[in-house]
Amino acid sequence: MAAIEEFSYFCANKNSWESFFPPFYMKIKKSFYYMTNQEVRVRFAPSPTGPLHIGGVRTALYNYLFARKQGGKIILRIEDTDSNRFVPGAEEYIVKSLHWLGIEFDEGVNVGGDYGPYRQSERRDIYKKYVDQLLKDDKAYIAFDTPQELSVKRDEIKNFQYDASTRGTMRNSLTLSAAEVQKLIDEGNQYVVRFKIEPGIDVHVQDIIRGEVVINSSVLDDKVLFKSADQLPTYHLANIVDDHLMKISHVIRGEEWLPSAPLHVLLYEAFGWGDSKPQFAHLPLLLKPEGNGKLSKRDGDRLGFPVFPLEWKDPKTGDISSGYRESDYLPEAVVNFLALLGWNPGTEQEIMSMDELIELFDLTRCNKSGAKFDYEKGRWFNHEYILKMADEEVAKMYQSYLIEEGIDAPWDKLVTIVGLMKNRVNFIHELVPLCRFFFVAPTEYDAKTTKKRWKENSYLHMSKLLEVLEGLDDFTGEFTEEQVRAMIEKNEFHLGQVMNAWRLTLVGEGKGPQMFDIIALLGKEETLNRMRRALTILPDKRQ
RNA sequence: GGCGAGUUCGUCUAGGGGUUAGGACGCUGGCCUCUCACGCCGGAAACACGGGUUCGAUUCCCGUACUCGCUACCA
Repeated sequence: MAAIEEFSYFCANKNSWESFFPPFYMKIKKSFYYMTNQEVRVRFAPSPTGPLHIGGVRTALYNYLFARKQGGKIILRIEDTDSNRFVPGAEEYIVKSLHWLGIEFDEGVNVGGDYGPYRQSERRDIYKKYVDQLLKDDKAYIAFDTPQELSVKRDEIKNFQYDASTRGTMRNSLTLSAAEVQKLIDEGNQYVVRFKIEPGIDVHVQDIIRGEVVINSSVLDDKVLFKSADQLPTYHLANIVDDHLMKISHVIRGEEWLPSAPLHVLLYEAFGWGDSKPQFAHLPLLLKPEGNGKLSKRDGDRLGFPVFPLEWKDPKTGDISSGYRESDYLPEAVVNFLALLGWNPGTEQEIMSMDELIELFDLTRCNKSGAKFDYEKGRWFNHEYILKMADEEVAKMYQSYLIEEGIDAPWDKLVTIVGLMKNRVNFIHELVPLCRFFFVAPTEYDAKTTKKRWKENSYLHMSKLLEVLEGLDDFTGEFTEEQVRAMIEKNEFHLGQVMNAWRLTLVGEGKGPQMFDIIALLGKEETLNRMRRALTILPDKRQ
């Protein structure tokens, strides 16, 4: 008998078996969390208070990767319960941004679905019903204290908190008679509904990323759940009701929500939904690249990189904030970069397509600590994606920049240029200045390069070279190179000296691809013109 | 102040009771080469601190420090 009790204790006590076979437990623990009878349904639930921050984008991405990996659904829900902070255009911005990044939703404000409406401002009646239920069950109460009164209270009493210890001294339905309450309401006084939190209870939150977090209910205040002024719930109520009604199985959100997770657990229990509450995963925050603190819009402005996916124009001030798209980032690169800020597949693979990310994604491999935003690495990712892209694809984007510059180039030439040059840029627009010499002859010659590469015998070299080239019809074949090399050998010229001086005449500086690639693209006429012109401008240094 | 979370190269991170602590970005030396890039081969660079537990701790525990988050009729 004693043995059986001991055994059942052993089984029930996590710590005992964890210490008994820790490695084994760790392996189990991971898959353990995903075990759920219900369909996987996650949501991304931003507030339309402005452009979607890059940290929010990452939250959306992780939700998306998790949903796809688990064969579940992802829902886009708009949490616009604060009418004061509503910003026109923000919702559209969010939808467009996520679409640009390839994050698509199965249900939501933009695509519909069976659990709508997906905009909280359109769900007033639903919330009202649940607020009333809480009131009826004595799990919540009505409070008349005005924001001004509360603020005075907070000034007077250090660490004032509206909770079990103070609610008896405030103006609410617990201290007022039913008749008085009704009278105040009838007279049109504004009120709020507060959640009646029982003190002294240890609330346990199981977090997929952080393990168990315990908070005592006494440190929680009686949160406002509903405001009579706009007949809307606050985040906490709306969030719990919607997650329940929309059958959300996993809540994946930023770490800033961790402190209120116990409150949410209590709310699920108050509604009697304790057994079907979702699993939580609180993601680490994205931090400033330098110094401390959360990444903000100002950091982007200060350090010169975007913190928003798309360009955003503030409807009030007209201020423009730059976006990744407008800064010439490829969405695949942004996704890849963001995915690795706080998560990694456990291998050394860093370049991953969306499909690979989905395949590899695992919430239990998310980090607990915040990640400083390493903008340089973002540039590198973009570079890698340019390299991965087909030349034709890059050429298309390059072409649109050229058209802006008034350069209309033959398609084949563009593709060839891209093939030659794309390995040296982080952004496609950088090809424009880098490759300008293919279209525009140099009007001046870089002083440093001239000094270094244009020597006493350069004039002679170029003259001889001109002779050879004049005798050739076409610069695209290997024959050209053979002839030039033969001439150099015959005259016992120094190959490097000839080539570098030649490059100066055609490019105007000391950079660029192989000379024979350049002349193949330039063509005979242009090549000879540039050389002849250079000979009239560059100094003849012969003694 | 209270509560919570976090802490491995400058940055993103792997790892985990015994390792030369691995990779990537950035920086840097070299090779390749007609230049510049790319590529390849190298280099510098890290377990916050103090106690425990242990034969042994960067890894486990406790404390301290620091950082972040929350502490609204914002989300």
